[in-house]
Amino acid sequence: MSTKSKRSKELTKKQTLVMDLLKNNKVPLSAYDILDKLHDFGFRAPLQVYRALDKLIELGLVHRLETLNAFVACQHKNCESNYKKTTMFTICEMCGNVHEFVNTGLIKLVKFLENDGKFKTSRTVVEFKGVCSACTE
Amino acid sequence: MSTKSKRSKELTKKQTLVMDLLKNNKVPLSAYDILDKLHDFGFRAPLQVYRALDKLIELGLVHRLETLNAFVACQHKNCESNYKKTTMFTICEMCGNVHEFVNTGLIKLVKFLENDGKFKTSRTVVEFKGVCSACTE
DNA sequence: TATGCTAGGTTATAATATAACATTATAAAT
DNA sequence: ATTTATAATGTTATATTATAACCTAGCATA
Repeated sequence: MSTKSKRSKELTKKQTLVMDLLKNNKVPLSAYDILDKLHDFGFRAPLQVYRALDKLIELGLVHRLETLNAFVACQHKNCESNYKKTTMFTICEMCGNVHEFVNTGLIKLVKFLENDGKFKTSRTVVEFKGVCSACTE
Repeated sequence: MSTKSKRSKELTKKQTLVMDLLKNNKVPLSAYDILDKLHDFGFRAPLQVYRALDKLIELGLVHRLETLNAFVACQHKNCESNYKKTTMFTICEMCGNVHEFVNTGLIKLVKFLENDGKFKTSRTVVEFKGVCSACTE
């Protein structure tokens, strides 16, 4: 048990480097953006980045934006909760900023589909592309 | 006017080939799947496929599934309507089948964000990954 | 010590998508 | 009929994103 809890709480050096980089960036970064920025910290190959990202995503600390092939730090405390599976994003196509939010309607819809025996959802991908309020003015 | 309506109704040969292929496939096809299958019909380079797909997507006849990097024929009459921008998908990770549907809650959410001045959505991407009822049994 | 598990290193390659530039087809306008 | 504008096509090369395969090291515990 000490092992497990240790593993789930403590990130490795490489994982921490990627996490900190994403936390310090408001806009999403691609895996290759990360590779470039962390080259001097020992990242030499894409796989090193993808492996760190896989772990961070599994922990709910990072989300992948499918429409951008890019990654952002979770904007909640953590998405360790079930929200990990039902979080939503607005993505501004002008400034690149991303806002993460939760919507109860989505959660209900997922539950409805499952209770109805129609579909058992393991992960939702919800991304709204458009223009944010700052860029509209 | 005859031009415009003609252009929006009549597909070119290449566009028709791609459209028919997608209509005859229940599961999504990648651009390179399409390239392979249509090689003998004159498709020699990826760009030829992507150009046909771009047009079909613009017309609302085809949708791109972001989590699969693949394409499916629209399952409505056509998504020429606004649904083109707010359609949703379940994607079975066992059998690969895809189901397209519309949800008024999503449409309301998009309108709410816009009326509230928060975000002007031009396109939504909503994909539920999981297991369909047929594969659960 | 042996075993198993997670992480890390490295090279090569697969899979997806676009840039750039030249040519052709089509329909509308003159 | 000729010009013009637009959309479509052809072709080569290249950019971007992601994974396979194989090997090594650290670390916890049976």
